[in-house]
Amino acid sequence: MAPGARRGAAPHRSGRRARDHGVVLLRRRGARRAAPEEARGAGEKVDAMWVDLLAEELLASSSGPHVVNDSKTPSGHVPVAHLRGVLMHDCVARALREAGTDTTFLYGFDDYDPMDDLPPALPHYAQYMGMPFAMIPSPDGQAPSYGHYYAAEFADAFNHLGAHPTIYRTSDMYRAGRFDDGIRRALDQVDAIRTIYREVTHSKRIGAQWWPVQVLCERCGRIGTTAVTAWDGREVEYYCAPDHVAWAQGCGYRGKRSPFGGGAKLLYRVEWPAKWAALGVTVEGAGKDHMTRGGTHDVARAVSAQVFGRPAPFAFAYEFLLYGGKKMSTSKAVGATASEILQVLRAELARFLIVRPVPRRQVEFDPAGDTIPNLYDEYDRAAAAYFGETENPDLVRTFHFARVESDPPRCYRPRFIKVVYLIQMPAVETARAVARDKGSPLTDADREELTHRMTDARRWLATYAPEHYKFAVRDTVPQGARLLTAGQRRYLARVADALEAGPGAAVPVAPDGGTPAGHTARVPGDERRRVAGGSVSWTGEELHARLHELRAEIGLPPREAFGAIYQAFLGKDSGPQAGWLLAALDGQFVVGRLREVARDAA
RNA sequence: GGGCCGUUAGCUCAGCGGGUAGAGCGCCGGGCUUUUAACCCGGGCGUCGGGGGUUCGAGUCCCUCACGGCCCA
Repeated sequence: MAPGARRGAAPHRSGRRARDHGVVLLRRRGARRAAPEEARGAGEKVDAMWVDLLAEELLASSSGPHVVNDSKTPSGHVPVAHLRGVLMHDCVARALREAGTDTTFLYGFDDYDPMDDLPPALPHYAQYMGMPFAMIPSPDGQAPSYGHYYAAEFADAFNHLGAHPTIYRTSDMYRAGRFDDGIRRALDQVDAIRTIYREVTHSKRIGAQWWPVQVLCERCGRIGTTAVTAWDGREVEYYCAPDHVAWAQGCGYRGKRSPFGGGAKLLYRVEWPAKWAALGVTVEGAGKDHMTRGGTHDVARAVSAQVFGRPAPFAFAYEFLLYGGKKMSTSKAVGATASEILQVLRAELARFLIVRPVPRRQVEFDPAGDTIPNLYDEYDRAAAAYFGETENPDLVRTFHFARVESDPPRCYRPRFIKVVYLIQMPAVETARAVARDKGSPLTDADREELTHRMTDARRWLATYAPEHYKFAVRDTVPQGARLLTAGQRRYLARVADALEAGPGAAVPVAPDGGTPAGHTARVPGDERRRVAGGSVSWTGEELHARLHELRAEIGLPPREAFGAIYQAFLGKDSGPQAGWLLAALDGQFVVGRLREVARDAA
């Protein structure tokens, strides 16, 4: 197949279907202009990230300038799922700018929408049901409005993830008259809109009493409860009905007012295309909830073309981001909010998580299990590709768009899971161990990165880490310790003896003949710990050496010897390096525990 | 009722211009004669969900069924 077919320009070729249902879902139904049939060089590998493919197709349909838009109603804490939309638009905007195209990136908060769902945490807000979010008091009493409050919270989250669109509010647009033209057209052409609604949505409820605007009641301030009864070209007559909607009660007022300058708002499916026209939007994707056949986008597109005389912007659909895994998603009412993901993942990883998958792919993020260590590994792999340490063009682009701001500093990236182990190892200085792995001293950038990872590791251990990643010294003798062999118990008894005798008997540990990282170079004297009766102290290194000596003396294999120690203290067969572990614990406790376990033998 | 997505190695997934399957992790084995989860080396024949079809040849295109997820109504 010719390379050009990949651009969706060759309907009868086999590659078309996969293309259409791939990166640009619904592309075919949107702008229909066929992309030019540009042949690529023969043999050129077409291996691109979704952002590049999307931007390429977009630029083929229009070279710009472009206005990228996305929006959300600030009805409360914004679920984390909506970050995907923001970040996808951000990636597209970035790609356009990098291609040299004049690009504006907008994000709108639809705060002229009425509150139609009572926030569970704010039962006393029942009085505001039906009013625009822009006119409802902020829950914190500080922000200008309820809408402002939650918009700011969400904007803060996506700003942290590197998306910095120009923010606007529909309440400002309505009041400034920027929807006046759209409102006038919608009212004048109400018949055409009714027809579109009936044909596209197959709704039978659209009759002659149906109007595409909601009027702001002059008496009670509600906008979700009113019904238009007439339009004379200048003013609308309306009725604030007590029973128009189930979720709010109108005050019963009948009035007549101008729908302009904030006097009325367009219904969502008409407001959307009106917004496209008012802002000159050329690119706007949407979640699949809007992109379903006969859904919001279909109506908006038809209205845009037939009523506003304007083709719909370049559209793309994306799947959802599910947070918390399948089990938790059933109770979607309590899904995580956008700001919460930043409490689980640092911005770089959160953005990487969201930006990496192709739009059509549903993403389930369950922070439990190995998810976070795996995510870190994949992030590191992408970083390695990006910095030229490995070869993988696709990952290079993925990392490129996953960058929160500009290039992160080049630095050593210790594996996350190893950092998790290191910070749990008492008496081992993590930075030193990491430097040893790196093979050279840590740079400032290395240290900064390590600090991030240590913070994440501690957070992970405290929250989502599975038990088997944790080292926890048991308060009482673990069950497994009762199954130790006589040889293992004898070994533990000798370890206790040695601890009480002190490190004096310990032989020098540094092996002859230059191991690259000499022991003496990384064991400072200040790591000594008080052990057994408080008269003497061991370093982890010394104790570890002694443990091996003792093990060798009685001919016990390492597996059995160390296994005994881990069972005695951790209840597991394995653990951190035993010498450091024991050296970090209280000496009397250690000796006591060793004796207790050893005694069970006899 | 309609729509979208998914079903490939134990896990998470890549592979989708068709030509007899890959990565990371895990796991197993070995080495490092101071470790079992450090570090190094080695190890992947899995009915590519089932069934049809197109093709010389199909995870890879078409049809269909099943299961899972999500969305709309």
